[in-house]
Amino acid sequence: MTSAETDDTAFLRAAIRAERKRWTEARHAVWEAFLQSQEGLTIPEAVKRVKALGIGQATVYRNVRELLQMGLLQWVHDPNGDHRFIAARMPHGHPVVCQRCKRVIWVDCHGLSAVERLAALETGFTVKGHHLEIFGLCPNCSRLSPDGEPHPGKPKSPRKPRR
Amino acid sequence: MTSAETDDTAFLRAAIRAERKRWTEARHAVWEAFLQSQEGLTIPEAVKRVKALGIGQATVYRNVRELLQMGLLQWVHDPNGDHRFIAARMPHGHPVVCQRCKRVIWVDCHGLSAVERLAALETGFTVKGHHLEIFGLCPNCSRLSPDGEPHPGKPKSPRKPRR
DNA sequence: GTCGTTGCAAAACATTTGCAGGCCT
DNA sequence: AGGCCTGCAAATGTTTTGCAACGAC
Repeated sequence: MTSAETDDTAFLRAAIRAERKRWTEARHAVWEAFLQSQEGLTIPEAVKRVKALGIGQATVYRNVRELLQMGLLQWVHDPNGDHRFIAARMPHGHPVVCQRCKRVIWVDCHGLSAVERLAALETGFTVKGHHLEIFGLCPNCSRLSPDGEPHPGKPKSPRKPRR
Repeated sequence: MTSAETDDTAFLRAAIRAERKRWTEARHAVWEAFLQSQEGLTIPEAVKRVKALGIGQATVYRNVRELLQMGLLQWVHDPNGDHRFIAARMPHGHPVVCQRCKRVIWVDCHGLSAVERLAALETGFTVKGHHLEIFGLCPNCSRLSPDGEPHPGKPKSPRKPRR
């Protein structure tokens, strides 16, 4: 656990240097919180996790903003549209999110650049980037519920769109 | 303008029937507000637009939630992560968003199902769906600013992640 | 020493809820 | 008539801000 930490810590340290920002305990702790979460965190969740370390919520908000800008964090949604943030481990990877257990696996872009090129051709846009999330069931959950929810688009308990 | 409206109104009417929900003026007005916006609306923006018609904000929240569930609305982000909602005109289409003027053009899935299949193979997930947004500059804005922002990922004015 | 960063608490903003009455079907 | 929908206003929850002190460089 401690040896793996070194790696991710170095990742953060390098990004901070590149941005000429400063290394602080709080920054590190926020990053760690996201790293240690398999399924991503909403900001309030992250706040809860680091409050014990004496870190204020404003600091979490400020740091999440920066980590996003540095590309160390990426956002994902559950199908309800709820915003979660997750440590971006693979450069240019895309999250595959299990709708049941919320596990996330990263996959490469694959042929997506082809889609970009095609979109560019069709629309005349100069394509600068994209955001792709894939939803489904992880192998384990898939086994548990062969076809759990009849209507993935119409959950029983209508959830909030949250801005 | 009035003749085109018929089409979209019918779209809404059909969806409402299919869901056994009720046709109301408020529901229609909210839908219209999103239809008439090229670049999508945040909920507070939508509230502002229909307030003049005597529609309360709670109603807007409630209806956006339902339109989302019906698949009539789709969410998009600006690169900062801000949540906007936009009328989904093309079934299974994906928004191509101009980062400058915020114009949105819809494109088809293209080969994306191939990406889904590949992701399924690599991760073992049972893939149920995806969410793709493509960012770039529309032809017009592209001409205006051949390379406007040097760092699309690092805007000068750090914006809020908003949950 | 400088200035980016921080925690705190309050302000600002966004979203949900309870309820009585209205209006689709 | 029945019950989904609505507007209102208050309750809740989320995000930002101001500021003095702290700590990294």
